Amino acid sequence: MQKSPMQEQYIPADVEAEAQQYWDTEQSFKVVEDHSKEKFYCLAMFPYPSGKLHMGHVRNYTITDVITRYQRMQGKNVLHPMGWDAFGLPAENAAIKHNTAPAKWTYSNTDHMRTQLKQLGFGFDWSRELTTCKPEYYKWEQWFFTRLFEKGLVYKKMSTVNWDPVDQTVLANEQVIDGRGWRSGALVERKEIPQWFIKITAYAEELINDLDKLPNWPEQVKTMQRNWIGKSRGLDMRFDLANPLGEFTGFDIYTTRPDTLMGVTYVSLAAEHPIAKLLADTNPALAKFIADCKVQSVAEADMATMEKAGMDTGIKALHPITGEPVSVWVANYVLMDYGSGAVMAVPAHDQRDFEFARKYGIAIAQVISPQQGEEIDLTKAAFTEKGVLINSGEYDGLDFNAAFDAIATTLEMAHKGQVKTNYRLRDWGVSRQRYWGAPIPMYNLPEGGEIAVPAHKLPVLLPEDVVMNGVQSPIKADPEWRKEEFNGRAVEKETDTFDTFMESSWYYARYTCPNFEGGMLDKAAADYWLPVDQYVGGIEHAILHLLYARFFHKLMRDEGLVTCDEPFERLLCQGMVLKDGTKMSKSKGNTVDPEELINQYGADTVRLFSMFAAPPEQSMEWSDSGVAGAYRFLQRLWRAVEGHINAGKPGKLDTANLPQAQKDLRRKTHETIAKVSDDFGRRQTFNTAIAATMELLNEVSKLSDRANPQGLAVEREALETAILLLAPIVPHISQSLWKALGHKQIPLNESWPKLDENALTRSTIEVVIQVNGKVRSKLEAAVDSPKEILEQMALAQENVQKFLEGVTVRKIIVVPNKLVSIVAN
RNA sequence: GCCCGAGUGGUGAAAUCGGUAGACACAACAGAUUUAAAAUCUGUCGACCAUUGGUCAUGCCGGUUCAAUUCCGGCCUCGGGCACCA
Repeated sequence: MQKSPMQEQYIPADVEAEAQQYWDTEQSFKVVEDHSKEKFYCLAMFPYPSGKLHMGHVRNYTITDVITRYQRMQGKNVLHPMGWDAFGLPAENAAIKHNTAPAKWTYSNTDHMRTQLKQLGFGFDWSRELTTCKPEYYKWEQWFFTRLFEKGLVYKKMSTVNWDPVDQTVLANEQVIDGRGWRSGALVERKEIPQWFIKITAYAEELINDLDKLPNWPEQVKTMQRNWIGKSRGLDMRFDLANPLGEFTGFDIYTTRPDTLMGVTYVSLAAEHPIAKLLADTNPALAKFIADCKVQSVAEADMATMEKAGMDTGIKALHPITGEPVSVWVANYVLMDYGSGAVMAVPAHDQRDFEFARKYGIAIAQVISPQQGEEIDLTKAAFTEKGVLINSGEYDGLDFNAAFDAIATTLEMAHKGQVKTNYRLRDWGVSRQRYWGAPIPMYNLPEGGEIAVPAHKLPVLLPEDVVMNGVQSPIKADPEWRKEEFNGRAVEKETDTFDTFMESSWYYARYTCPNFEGGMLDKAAADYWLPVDQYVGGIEHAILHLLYARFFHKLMRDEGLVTCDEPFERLLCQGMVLKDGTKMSKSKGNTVDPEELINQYGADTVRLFSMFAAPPEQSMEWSDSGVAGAYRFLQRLWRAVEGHINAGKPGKLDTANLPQAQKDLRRKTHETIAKVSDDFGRRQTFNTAIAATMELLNEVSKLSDRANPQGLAVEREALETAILLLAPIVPHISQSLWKALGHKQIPLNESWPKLDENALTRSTIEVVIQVNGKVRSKLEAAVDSPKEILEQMALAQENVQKFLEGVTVRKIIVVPNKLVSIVAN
């Protein structure tokens, strides 16, 4: 008796260890530039090394691994790298909690998580692994920052932070809970400190325009970025003070609604506005109000939802057209960091101004009436739509555009205003007062001012062996660290570190040449691999990370480091992983540990379930029984192949002379190739690809005929197809089964199954018959039957006739090969 | 508050360009197998009425259309982001 060439039982641990060892020994995923092949760069957002992998990681990297292996089977030279976004706040917290150093904690986490990633069978090129907290990485980030400084794209200015007055420390928004510091419980204050900024606003126009060069990005992400950048056309205008105040004769405001200018009944200044500060010197009540304004977080969501409050300063500003005096208020909702820190207020036509005016009894003056002359009720809400001007003197009767132009012209002639394109986008503040980040490479000079650290002094090293006291950064606490000599005189190193978005803004480029010592990027490698062909990550990064990375890419381009305009050709934003309807998180205690699942079912089952449960962009509901179901499917697949092998040798496939059932199975096989190829390549809906392959296997058990060599040949074609189609998703079991079927190569190195168009042909097709929009019958018709024939066949159906009794057929719509819709009454 | 999404059986979902709502699974139930259980295999499975068949049903209200889960308008609920979490 011939011995079965494969294990009778599916034992994932054995299958997976063998496959992983093979890939490791063969270095299956190590790639180099090869101009003879089409390249494909597939990238997952790199993880923050928080300790161990969570299901969100598993989902993310399974998606990129599936795409990687699929593209590889398309014959491409595929780069799929992995690394660690290693700087960040959690390391400092963990260091305090566990009485260790952030570096030590971080490296131990990356070691553990690397092992986990390997257990999941992800095909990463580990020779390119990078860790952002290592000097050989952040050195080039520091160098690049000094280049930007020299180009005038970096500047220092006062900016607002959350200040914990008890701990005497700056807090992240996340560390402010209900307006209080998370450790001290003290009421958080806004405080202005000098910080470094990069001029992202200088690239606002390009960042908005180039979104049109990204057809393979989700519309939703592009819309969010467009709105975030917030291009608007408006008017900058000057309000003079009725009586000059010290050095101030007036202030500037910006508005996108100059058509409402004649309805201005007051103006508001930010609490930090210099005029407000000056007035506070002689007005104790105002000083108190301003102090109260400062006790709150800087987060925009908090600003927008808090109770609006204001105080009349008593001084007047002059309306730029009428010269009439209007009250100047200080209001808590006007932020100094946005625009000029002053806004004009039109209560009749702006809802926030309306509410403010009602609260403080300020006049509400209607100057816009609806286009069609409808009634509006200004006692209930502001009328914020555009319309026709009234009560606006010479501008009465003008519509928005005409009024905009007329008022702009008046102000321009009077030198009191001008048309301006504005962006909501603000410059990128990169200073952090924390320890665990890349030191900002600047020297503070004793006489004031700063210079960039020269290239030969880079990197500015962050000491790793430190003790965290929970309050001050170790490099700020150490009076020695900052001491430095430059050109024979004493200077002080900057003790602030970079925002961690800096590291994640260019790592994708460094992966092309992670060990290059001659510069930030090796141009040849970067030009070969970039742009990233497929980027995959969480939707929560839709704005900040993706915008900063796009910005950085353009900065690198203008430095001559890269050639293309955009870093990410195609973007896929995966949804969250939920359990019991809410996000999986430690605090909710509903996490599922991938490691336990791997031990129980193996990596292939975990990968299969996370791809099958939902399409990638959608949030995915975790289900333990669903995982068990995925495992059962793999067992069925294993048994099907085993049974097939034991049934004997298949003959040579003679496609022309097959019985109907075998023709049907072949058609299903090739329909599945078409469907899965489309799902992997174009639609990226891996769940439906899996469902289609399951259908194929169901058909195999229904239709296959193991009694003769032709039947076995058709079955073999179906099974081999299924194995190759599943290989990107469940690579370990596929590799074992492929080997068992006698193949020398592993599926990864095989070509993707080829579609046989001839196998798809069918003679009849089901056509649906509707009467007045409801399905009344179905019939089998010859493929491509002419309309007249289909009409006749439809009308002849018994159940159709029943519904046509006593009514007249008015119209018949025929969709060839699909349906006949009869309208009758 | 502002910007962007999502809502379909008991559950996860499918329906790709406006053309059969519920593919593929999970759970449940029934049967086969088994001394028994597990495993496996087979069948049923949106609700309601009924004999073939019918009525209702894709968060809610309305519209366009022969035809709407799909397009348009208005709501409701949930989620993501809001610049120092990453």
